[in-house]
Amino acid sequence: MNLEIGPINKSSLSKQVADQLQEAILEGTLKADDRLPTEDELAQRFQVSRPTIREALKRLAAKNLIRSRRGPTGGSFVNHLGKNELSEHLTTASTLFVSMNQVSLDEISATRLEMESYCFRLASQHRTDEDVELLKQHLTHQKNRNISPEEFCAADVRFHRAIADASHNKMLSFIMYTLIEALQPVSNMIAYRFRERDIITSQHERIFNAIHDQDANLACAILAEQIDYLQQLHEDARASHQA
Amino acid sequence: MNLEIGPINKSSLSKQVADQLQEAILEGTLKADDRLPTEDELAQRFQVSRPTIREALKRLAAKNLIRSRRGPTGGSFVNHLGKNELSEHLTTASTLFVSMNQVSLDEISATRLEMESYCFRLASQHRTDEDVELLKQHLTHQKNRNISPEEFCAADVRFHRAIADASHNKMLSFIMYTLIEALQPVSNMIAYRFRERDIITSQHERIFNAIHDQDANLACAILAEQIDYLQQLHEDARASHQA
DNA sequence: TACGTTAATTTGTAATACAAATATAAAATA
DNA sequence: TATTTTATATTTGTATTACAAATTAACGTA
Repeated sequence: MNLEIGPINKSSLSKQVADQLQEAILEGTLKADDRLPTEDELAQRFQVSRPTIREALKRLAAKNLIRSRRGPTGGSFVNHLGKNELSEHLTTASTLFVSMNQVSLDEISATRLEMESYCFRLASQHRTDEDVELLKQHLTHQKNRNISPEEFCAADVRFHRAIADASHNKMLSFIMYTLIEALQPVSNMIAYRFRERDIITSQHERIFNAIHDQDANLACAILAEQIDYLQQLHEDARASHQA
Repeated sequence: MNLEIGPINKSSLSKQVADQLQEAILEGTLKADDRLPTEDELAQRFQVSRPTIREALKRLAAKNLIRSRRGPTGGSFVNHLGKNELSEHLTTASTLFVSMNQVSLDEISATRLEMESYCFRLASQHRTDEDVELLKQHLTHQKNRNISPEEFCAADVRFHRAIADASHNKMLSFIMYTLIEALQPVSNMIAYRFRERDIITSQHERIFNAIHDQDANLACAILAEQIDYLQQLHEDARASHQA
C-alpha cells in the first residue's frame, strides 16, 4: 500500500536545494554579487546537513552561477553572467557535442559560412571606431610569429569573437561564441606551421580591411576562401593519415 | 619566503578531481555508459575523502556528464550527450543570458529571422518523409485547443526543433536549440489566448506546407510575417503596460 | 601613527556512521 | 520443481563532528 500522495521527492536533496537556489537566481530574487547565506545557515533553513548543502553549491559552481571565497567576508556569491562568463558553458557543451556526435567539418563549415557572413554584413554596417581598434590589436598579435601555437589559437578565437561583437547584436554574438568554439579543432590543426598561420592571418587582414571599408561582400568572399582553404587542409591531412 | 615552485594547486580539490574526470570523458578515455569506479575507490585513487569525491561528482552531474544509481549494479555512469541531453545546458545558459543581459527582442528577432530562414532553405531541400511526418504530429498537437499554455509552449519548441533537425545539419541544429530557447519568453506571452495561439499555429501550418512543397521562399516569407506579428504583440503589451 | 599579532569567521577537507535503494543469491513455500 | 519471499551484500545518499586553511577585523604595542 503505497499511499504517498502529492509530488514525490524523487531527486536527491542536494539537487532539490540546487534547483531552488538556481530558481532564485533566475527569477532575480538573488541578484548578481549578492551573498548567499553561509553554509551553516543554509543547512538550517533547508533542514539538511552541511555536506548536502555543499554538494548543492558545487552543482551551481559547476554551472558558473556562483563563486566562493573563504574568510570572514567570504561566502558564496552570485556571478554576473555576461557573454564571457557564460562562454565556459558553451565551450564545454560545444566541444562535447562536436567530439561526441560525429559532426562533420562540412556541417560546421556550412553553418559558419552562413552565420559569420551575416556577422560581416552587420559588422560592416554598425562597426564603431572602437571595434576597428580592437580588431586591429587582435590581428597584430596574431601576426606575431613568436607566439606559441596555443596563443595563436587563443588570438584566433579573440579575433572572431571581436567580429561577432562588432555586429552589435548580443544574441547573435552569444550564439557565435558557441560556433567559434566548435571550430577550435580546425584552428589547432594549422597553429603549428608558420606557412598556414601566415595564410590565415593574411586572410584575416583582408577581412579586417574589408570590414573597415564597410565592404561586406568582399569580406564574405574572403571568408568563403578561408573556409575552402581549411577544408582542403583537412582533406589533405586525412589523406596523408591514411597512407 | 614563498618558495612554491611549479604549477600551484590553487583551485579546490573537488574541482581538480572534477576537471580530471571531465578531461577523461572529453578525450574518450571514459566512453558513454562506462561505469566510473565507486566513490570509495575514487577516494583512494585520488587520495581524498569521499565527501570531496562526491562534490566533484556533483559538479559533473550538474553538467549532465554523469548520472548515478544506487545499489549493487549502481554507481556513476557517463552520459551519452546528444542534442537533447545537452539541451538542458543551453536552456539554462540561454535563458540566463537573455534575462540578465537586456537582450532586446529586436536582436533576437533579427537573429532568428536570419538563422531560421537558413534552416528553412536547408529543410526544404533535404527534408525526408520522416521529417514531414514528425512535423505533422507536432503541428496537430499544437492545434489542439485543449492543451494547457505550458503544453502549448512545449509543443512550439518541439515544432521549431523538428524544423531545425530537418535541415540535417547537426551543427546548425545544435545552435538553433539555443536560439529557440531564447524565444520562450515571447512564446509564453501568446500561450494564454486562443486568438493568438490560433494565429501562430495557422502560420506554422502554412510553413509546414511550404516546406513540404519544398518552397523555401514562401516559408521564409511566412516566418517574416510571424516575427513581425510577435514584435507587434510585444509592442502592444509594452504600451498597455505603461498605461 | 604604523605595524605586527591575535582572534573570529567562513569555506575546504576528512573521518565515520548509518539510511535507502537495489540486485543477487538463498530459502521457504506451494 | 517452480515460484515467491526473504535475507544479504553493495553502492550511493545523508548526517554528524572535527579540524585545517584562508582571510578579515580588531587589538595591542612600538
